Amino acid sequence: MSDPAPGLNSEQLGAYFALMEVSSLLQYAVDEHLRADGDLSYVQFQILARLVDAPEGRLRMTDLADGVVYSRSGLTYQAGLLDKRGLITRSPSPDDERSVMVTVTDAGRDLIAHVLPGHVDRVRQLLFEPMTGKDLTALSTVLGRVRDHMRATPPRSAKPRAGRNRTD
Amino acid sequence: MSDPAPGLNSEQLGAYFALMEVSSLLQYAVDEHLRADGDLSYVQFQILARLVDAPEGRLRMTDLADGVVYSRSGLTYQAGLLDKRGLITRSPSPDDERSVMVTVTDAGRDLIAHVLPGHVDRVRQLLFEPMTGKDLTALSTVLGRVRDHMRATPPRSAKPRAGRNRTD
DNA sequence: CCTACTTGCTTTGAATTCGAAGTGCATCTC
DNA sequence: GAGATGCACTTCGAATTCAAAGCAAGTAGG
Repeated sequence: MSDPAPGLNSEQLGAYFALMEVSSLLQYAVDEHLRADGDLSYVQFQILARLVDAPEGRLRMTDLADGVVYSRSGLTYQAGLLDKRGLITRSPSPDDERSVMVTVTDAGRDLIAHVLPGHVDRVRQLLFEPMTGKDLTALSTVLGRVRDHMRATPPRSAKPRAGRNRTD
Repeated sequence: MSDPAPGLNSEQLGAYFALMEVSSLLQYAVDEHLRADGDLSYVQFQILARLVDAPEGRLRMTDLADGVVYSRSGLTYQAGLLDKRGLITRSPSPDDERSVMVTVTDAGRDLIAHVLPGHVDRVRQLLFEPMTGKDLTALSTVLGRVRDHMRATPPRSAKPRAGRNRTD
């Protein structure tokens, strides 16, 4: 580095770059497998997986979008695709007529069950194979703390509008 | 998790999810700042930063694409945008007439210098603030090893290295 | 030289993404 | 209960992305 960042030392810079490259390569590899094995994009897999994991196999659109880092309109688009393929169903919420409940179908569950082993295998092979048990614990601890910190820090909703953010 | 993956324990699963969420949120935050402060996307920033860091402020398109995790055609598109804004120039290589040398202009260097402090600040605030010195070292070590492992492990469609061929 | 193959880059077309604007339900205030 | 305000979601338009196909410059073999 001819003139490194004035605020990050080389170890931090290296960690930052490594993080971005690792996540990028991992996502790329995983995406490739999901498309080959189940004709799913990573986003679609995340949506289905989150639904399978939900209490009744269903969630509101908003809660779904909050879980994934994704825009509302993008979720509408992907939900449309998944609906068309019969992997989910959409119905108005009984409580709130404006809410839409998204539910995994059996076909959706089957598909996730079908791709999950290979997915997990890829992740283990690429991410966890070169790790020791201590590595894993350390990584898990640090990333968990960072994630909590990021969630608590104004991620994007810094709207200079009337009204307080309801982060609490 | 109602039916955890048969190959990953809950600690691994948590680390995997945390990694993807952290990188996702970080990229999102950084991208947002770059657009607001310099009208640059994250990809454009990476391209310029890599050029500024290069020996003569210039690289071939291919070497640039290798550095960023990015498709060739995507790079052509972004290079077109950066060229139009006067942040880079493109000229045929003296050695290889089919190669294109990409060079940062002074305006490009100025822009990077302008956005870099804020960029670094964001990264430090979001990623490194909740870390101790030991955390950083651990993270750096683990991610460095994982990155090397990933680079050495061709996921499926091996990267077009010398000796391999045939995508058509 | 000439032909065949390889390499570096660009063009093209389809898919995906986001933010802004639009629609309709719900809640609050009077 | 009428109007104002806010929320959940969708539609729309523009930008960005990739893989496949195309083009031009280099290389090898005869």
